[in-house]
Amino acid sequence: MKTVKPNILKEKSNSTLGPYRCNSEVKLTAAVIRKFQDEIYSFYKKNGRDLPWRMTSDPYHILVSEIMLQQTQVQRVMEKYELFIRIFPDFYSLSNAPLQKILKTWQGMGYNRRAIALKKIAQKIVNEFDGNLPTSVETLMTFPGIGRATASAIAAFAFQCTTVFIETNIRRVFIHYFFPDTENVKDSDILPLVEKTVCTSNPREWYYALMDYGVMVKQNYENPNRKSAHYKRQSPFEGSNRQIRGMVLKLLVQEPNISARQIGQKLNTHKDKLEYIIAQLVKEGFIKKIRGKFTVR
DNA sequence: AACTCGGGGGT
DNA sequence: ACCCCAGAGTT
Repeated sequence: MKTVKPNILKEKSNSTLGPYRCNSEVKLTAAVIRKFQDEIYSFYKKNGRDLPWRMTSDPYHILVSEIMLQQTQVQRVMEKYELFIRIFPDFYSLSNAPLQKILKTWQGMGYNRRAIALKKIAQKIVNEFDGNLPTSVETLMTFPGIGRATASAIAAFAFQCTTVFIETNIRRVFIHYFFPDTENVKDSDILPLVEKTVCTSNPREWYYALMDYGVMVKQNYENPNRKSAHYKRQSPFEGSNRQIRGMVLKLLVQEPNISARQIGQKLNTHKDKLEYIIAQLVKEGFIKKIRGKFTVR
């Protein structure tokens, strides 16, 4: 039987372990699991982050934070989270808020369709769930903008459900710890390990700890996620379509009733590309065209 | 499976 | 310049 020796902090991966090429080769003994958990938890006790959305058990607050945190660094979410829940304190107020106001509050977060998703979620909660966020992962995944990872995180953080999921911090921890010398690690290789090591007595704290450990790994090692089979580098943002798209939306959030020509003049962008972007924004529900002019609604 | 979607700060 | 961020939805 193979045993797993963890990497010690600040120590390079040890080749005596040998790579775990195949999922079935990874045998987690009770001792290995306990040692892994101890490592994660002891780090967490000393270095755990006191984040605003960890100070609450309000499902609405936790939902807002999880949507915001999708592909968005903690530091930037910190700036917007408190403002957002102050302006939109609950599902009801968010469901009734004009999209323009929501997008204005969202400005700077990026991935603006998340703001639309949040409003749709709030409306669905009010209209179909009597104002209460459902607790099961499967039901949560039926909401727009909530996939497997976000649904699982919400269930764990808001309701203490023992969920099993992978996001970028978790992926980094498991590759770093259990696949130190393996390339092309698939999430399907990692997921069973997540399941076997999850602390069922307090999944909320466990995943907090796991994610904080992942941040530490990012700071002290070459990003292990580059060894993920899913790793893909992003295309440049400067000069990209979505940079223009972001500028168009920002402009329309600030002032309503602008024609395509006016937008083109202000942003100095080519007509055909601009029309495509505007058409997409209309299609996705950001803006509406009224008598030749566009307005966020 | 491969794209697209934001914007910013770190290095 | 390059990196990548508590991913999801569409093609």
